[in-house]
Amino acid sequence: MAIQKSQEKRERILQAAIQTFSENGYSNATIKQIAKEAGVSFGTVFTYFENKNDLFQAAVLEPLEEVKAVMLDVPEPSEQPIEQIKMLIKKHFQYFAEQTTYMRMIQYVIGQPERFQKQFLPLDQFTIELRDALRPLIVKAQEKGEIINLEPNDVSDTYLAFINGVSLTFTDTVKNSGRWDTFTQHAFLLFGPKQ
Amino acid sequence: MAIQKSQEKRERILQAAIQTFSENGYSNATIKQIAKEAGVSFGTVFTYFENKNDLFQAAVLEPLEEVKAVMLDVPEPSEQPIEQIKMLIKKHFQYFAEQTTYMRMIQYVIGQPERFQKQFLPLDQFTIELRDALRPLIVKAQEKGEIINLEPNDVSDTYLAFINGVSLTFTDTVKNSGRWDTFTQHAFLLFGPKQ
DNA sequence: TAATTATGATTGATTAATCAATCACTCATT
DNA sequence: AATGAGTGATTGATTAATCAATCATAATTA
Repeated sequence: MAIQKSQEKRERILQAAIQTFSENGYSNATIKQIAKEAGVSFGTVFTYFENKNDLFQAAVLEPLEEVKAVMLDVPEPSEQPIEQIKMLIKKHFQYFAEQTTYMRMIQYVIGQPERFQKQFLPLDQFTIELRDALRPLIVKAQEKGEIINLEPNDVSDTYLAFINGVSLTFTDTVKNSGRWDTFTQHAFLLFGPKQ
Repeated sequence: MAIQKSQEKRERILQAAIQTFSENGYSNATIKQIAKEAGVSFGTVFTYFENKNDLFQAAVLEPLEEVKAVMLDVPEPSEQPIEQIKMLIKKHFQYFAEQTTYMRMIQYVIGQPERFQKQFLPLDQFTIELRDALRPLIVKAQEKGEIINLEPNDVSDTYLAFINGVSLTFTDTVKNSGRWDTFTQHAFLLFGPKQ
């Protein structure tokens, strides 16, 4: 037997791709640059990924599973749904604050849905999944009269839009670090708390 | 003297550029494509813009003046600041609903601030200007006890983030047309109304 | 005619993908 | 344990395609 393809090397290339695509977009990112960042030769990239487009596809979709796991991990409604919603928002924002590079790339794809249709569709599907995940908690809080009666799908959609907007608008500069707590509090307002 | 370079032709090229950059990003947009869309020859593009980067610069910055005019046109606080805020939000969202193509390109630039630094800085500056424009209205509503006492800068920033997020996340599909009214209502929640 | 604008072929630079040569590792054989 | 043949990963030069920018020429206008 000869040398095996190294999973660790594949992962290095993938992370380098996420970083490079995130900073430069698809067309302006070069395989040469990704290879350099990953510490492998130009040719080796093509040992692990068939072509540039496949690498991009993997860079967008593979980390999405973890994002889904975190975002869609919503607890069963308790008798304190407000507290549950607040904790959930906190968890979401904490996670996104750690994933700014990947999020950039996601926003890049969402911004060019026709061009990146193959990558966009699974991301768009996520909108529906988040609606279904959040609905019970929102309905419970509404039934208890703790938040106003907004359409749960609208709450979910605008919450997701807010997350995207915040991480698009405020993750570029260092001066925005430390504002995540504020963003968390404002995000809660989108659920329509009574005060 | 022959006729002056036609201002109308320049505008056609600029609009074609906005459309093409918005759909394809900078590197994947070609002058050939922009020329075709504008109904001029390849070479003519270079009669009106020195090079591709200048065309991009113009496509991003020239329409920004109008955007600023609309967004920063905030009335003096009256004794019904809540109503003023609601009207303002409505105006903003109505405007953005008409400018989805341009907004796409703006979000593309914001997503790659290092790469497009020259275009990004004026956009970033806009964040500050919006803060200053909104502050009096927010403070007035807070003084009247009609909204909760959030930091006005945070309200302005999260509001802008929300606009960006909504127009990023929900302007791609036809199925989202007609939701602008909903988004307007949810945007108001970010100002912290008491209910 | 003279001046300006329009055109698209040409040029040179860039880059994804290919590929032949090399290298590193495994394992069968002794 | 030592050897070496087989396998496939690694490398970077080469190829072929794309595209921005230039430029010689044509068309247009006053």
